[in-house]
Amino acid sequence: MHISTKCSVAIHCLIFILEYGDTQKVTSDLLSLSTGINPATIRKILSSLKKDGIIFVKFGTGGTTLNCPPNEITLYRICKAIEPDFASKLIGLHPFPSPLCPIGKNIHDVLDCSYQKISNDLCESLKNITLENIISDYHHIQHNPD
Amino acid sequence: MHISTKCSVAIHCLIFILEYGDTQKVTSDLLSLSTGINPATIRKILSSLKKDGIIFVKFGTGGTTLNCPPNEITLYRICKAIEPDFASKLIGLHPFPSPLCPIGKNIHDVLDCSYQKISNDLCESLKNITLENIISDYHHIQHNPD
DNA sequence: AATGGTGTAAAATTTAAAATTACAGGAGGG
DNA sequence: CCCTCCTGTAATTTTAAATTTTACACCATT
Repeated sequence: MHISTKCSVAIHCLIFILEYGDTQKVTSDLLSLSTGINPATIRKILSSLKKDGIIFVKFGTGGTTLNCPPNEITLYRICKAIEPDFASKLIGLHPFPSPLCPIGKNIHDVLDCSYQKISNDLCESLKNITLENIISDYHHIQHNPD
Repeated sequence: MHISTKCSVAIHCLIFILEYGDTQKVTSDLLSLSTGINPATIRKILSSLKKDGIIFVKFGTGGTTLNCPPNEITLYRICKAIEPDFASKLIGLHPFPSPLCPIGKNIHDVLDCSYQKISNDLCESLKNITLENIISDYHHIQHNPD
């Protein structure tokens, strides 16, 4: 039904890891301070990214590092990791159309035809943007404040 | 932050109007029965479509008709009519990143770069689908049940 | 064994969406 | 001309979803 803020938080975390991972131990508390998001939520997000192989989280002692090059991490991959069926929930369906009406009976199938296409297009669009692109935007903005 | 179910309801209504508008007076109560959505909500949706010139609603006596050919009614137009800034709310932003962190301070601008592109792509995708296409899907499904 | 982490689940809170209720006002038929 | 059926719209309540909070078991390193 929508792409949650968790996706934005995930990107924020990934930038942080990339920028500061070398010099600091990146913990959920630290990321919580930077993002303004609860540490428990951060850990849940990191856990999803970890399962997908995007990052590596050191258990016990703590600390997080990237697990693959930024140009292989697409927005699609991030969204998918955070919310596996985000694409099919893009547009909400009304839950109880009347089965007695020819249109109500078929509306979900009809909408699926179009929503499927839109969902595919969106996925392609998300695949075109990588963490590398985003990092480059970040550096650009950071050095050209206005 | 997401495309609401109202968009799906709007499409449902438009199909209904196109299919039954000639033979019946299409009122908000009738659409409510078919969609399973409250008449007041239906009226709000129809009101938005009307403002955009997509349909014509007869005040007083009631009844709704299309106001332009189905091939000119794109999904983009419908979404825009229902929720003017749907495109910029596609992906949620975390509201309170720390202004003390270089990343937190810039994250919204950074994300906007990418989200803008995705938003544009989505709009293009939505412009590619018209009510005519959807009606054709409906007829196809209706005559080939499975 | 003490410290500072992660992983994760349950409960509470917050927020957003939708339904409900209510009513003023118009058009047309009897 | 008034009665009925309808629209437009605002205020309130309800419901549902997302997020936070709390809590605690478990792990690695010092």
